[in-house]
Amino acid sequence: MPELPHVQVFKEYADATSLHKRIEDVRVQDDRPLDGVSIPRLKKTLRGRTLTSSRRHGKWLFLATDGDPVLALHFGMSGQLVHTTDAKAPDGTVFSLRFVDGSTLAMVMPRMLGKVALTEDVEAFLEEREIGPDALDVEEERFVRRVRTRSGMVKTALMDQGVLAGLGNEMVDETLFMTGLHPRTKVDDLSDKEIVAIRRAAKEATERIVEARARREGLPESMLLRHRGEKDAKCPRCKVPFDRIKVGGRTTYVCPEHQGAS
DNA sequence: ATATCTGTTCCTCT
DNA sequence: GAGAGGAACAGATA
Repeated sequence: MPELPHVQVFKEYADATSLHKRIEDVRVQDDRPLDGVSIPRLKKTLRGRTLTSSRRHGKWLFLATDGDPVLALHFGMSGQLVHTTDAKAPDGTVFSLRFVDGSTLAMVMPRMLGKVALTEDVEAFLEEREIGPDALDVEEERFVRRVRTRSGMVKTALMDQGVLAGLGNEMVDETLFMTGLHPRTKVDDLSDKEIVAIRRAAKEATERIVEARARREGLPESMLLRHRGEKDAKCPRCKVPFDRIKVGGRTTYVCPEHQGAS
């Protein structure tokens, strides 16, 4: 799941379940996602600390404690946070934090494609990794300017985390569906007005997804995402089957009726 | 057994 | 150099 809205849900989940709790024990079940941090250092950094705040930027979630380095999490293709009232960690857990109240927060990521890192400086971290401004936290004019740093297909530009952070395959399909634009449209062929509409659509889609707590069944019928993955998915607006094409190497849903031609 | 999948990075070709 | 496509990473699921 993890695109911007999902990570936003994880952030709110972490805040609700784990903020202001002292970490009694840290366990690392699988060290493959650890990026530039050893198991001992991760444990030393977190044990005895209290989670004080969280911040999302794009698809990254940063968890700060009352100690020094900040924990940086990327959920890859399959990651999520799971809080339990006992000490058991689910299958596919990367690491888990046991709090003094006996509850556990686990990063569960079966496919292990995400990242666990530490950083002293979140801004520097984002810069090093060439992560652009958060897609929802950037003002209109800059959003347009960022998209215009690319001249190829609009879907590729929007999925590029260096252009804008947070939009992935599904979010981009949803925003282009909402704005009636074909994913293969060249950025140079878009008006500023159309790019602004994409920004508004991304905000709206995110709100709906967060409201649904990232559950597909909780989404309005009118959204593409509600139908994505169904066998004979039809455009809820035009009632015609979606085209499934490849754009930027990713499966892309397009309504042949209202999303024009490329 | 084969194909697909919400992300990212690296490689090749144009 | 920029853009596009493919492969690889890993594991679950159809």
